[in-house]
Amino acid sequence: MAAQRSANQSQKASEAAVGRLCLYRALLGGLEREGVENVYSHQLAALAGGAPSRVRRDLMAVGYDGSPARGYVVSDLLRSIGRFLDAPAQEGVALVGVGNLGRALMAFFAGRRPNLSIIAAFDTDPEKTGRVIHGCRCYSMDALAEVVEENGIRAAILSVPAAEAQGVADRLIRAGVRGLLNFAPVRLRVPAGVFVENMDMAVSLEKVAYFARQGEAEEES
Amino acid sequence: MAAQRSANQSQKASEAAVGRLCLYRALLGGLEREGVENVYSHQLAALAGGAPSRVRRDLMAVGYDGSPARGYVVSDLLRSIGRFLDAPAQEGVALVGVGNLGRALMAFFAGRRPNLSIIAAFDTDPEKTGRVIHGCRCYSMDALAEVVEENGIRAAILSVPAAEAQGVADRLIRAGVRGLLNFAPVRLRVPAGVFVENMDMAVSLEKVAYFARQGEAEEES
DNA sequence: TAGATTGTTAATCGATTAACAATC
DNA sequence: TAGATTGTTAATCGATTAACAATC
Repeated sequence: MAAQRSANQSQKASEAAVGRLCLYRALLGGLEREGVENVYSHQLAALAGGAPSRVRRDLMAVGYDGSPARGYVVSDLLRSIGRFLDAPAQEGVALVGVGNLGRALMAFFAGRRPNLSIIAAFDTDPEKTGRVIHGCRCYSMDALAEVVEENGIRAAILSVPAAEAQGVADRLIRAGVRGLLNFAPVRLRVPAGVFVENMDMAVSLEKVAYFARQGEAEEES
Repeated sequence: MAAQRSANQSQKASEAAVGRLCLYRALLGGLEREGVENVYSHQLAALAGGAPSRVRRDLMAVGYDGSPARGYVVSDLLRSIGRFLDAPAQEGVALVGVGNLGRALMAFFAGRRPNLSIIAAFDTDPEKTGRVIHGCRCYSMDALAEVVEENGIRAAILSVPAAEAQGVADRLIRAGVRGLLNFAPVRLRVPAGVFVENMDMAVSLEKVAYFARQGEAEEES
């Protein structure tokens, strides 16, 4: 999935670096559950797939220093990454499009991260509005601006058909949303300051098929 | 979503370039439906987000030459990209894990690309096996190796819980699969020659939330 | 101490973009 | 012709990695 970024933005951390920090957090969470207390850059690099020096560089960015003797203390490092990545308070996410995929996403994210969870879903279908699905209230599209503004929602998931994606994105942005996770197979046009991460499943499957064929061709040669 | 690649592979086209070609194809398909016959590199670049010279470089790779007078002929270019990206014959894809997400993916991919479609689904739940879901037969996990081998399946989608992903990946690879689209939030260990594209939705949502906050901070400053 | 790892800088690598002669 | 675009090379840019003194 490729991500779009509007011009004229100078982020402190690059998009790739933020992605890696999220991955490190997930890996460190696993280590913590296994009872591992310390970790060295080369161990984390092996798990994440990369060079130890890149891990050290990434971790420097979050402001937590390891020591040559003990490497990094897992619990402290997790806290530091959290301070860097997470909002100070709880953050609500909106989801638009309660179809098959939308409901699957609601199930996937339910209870995963209390500080970053879907707190409102929207759909045009009156059959779906008013219901509570996977612990999340489903509203009519008419309520979008109001609910987004009242809850200070800044991030949204788009699981609507391709034809509707741009219109819905425009409405979300007008209501204050500044980050979109887009599952619709279209490139959204967004103003500067709005971040779009495209989860283009069709493109990804084509890539997998292409490289699967390449891997096979190499084996035969 | 980050992708893993096993070492010692010298692909002709980089992963990013293949992703862009898939995107160009989608955009060109849209143009063709609108009745557009010719397109210039700067037009495609504007739609895809990038520089015209990169588009020209990418298109050179597929072996179709444009002309200074007419740019690229949309229909011919689509054919050339197809020849480059697609398999000569129809390709079947397997999907493992017929949960909420798995069924949503089956619905999403159903009828989208006749030459690259999910032709077999697998699940441990006996309630699901034997059924036909979105036009696709659902098999028991016991039948995995047999069905994959008989149909020459080389690409698979993993929509199983994180804990089961590695085991399922191992089985798929043993049966001949060389490309995986992985929705489970884990990094898979795969041998050289096997391509993994990770659709890490949890990581992506965290990225969106992070950059949404950054975009907002910039507006205030 | 000896050995391994750290933070950090310098070197490397690859990808992106700018530039330009050739072309229509 | 004049003007815009092409294929293609050279220059630029950024990210990754290698290296090393400092540290435990």
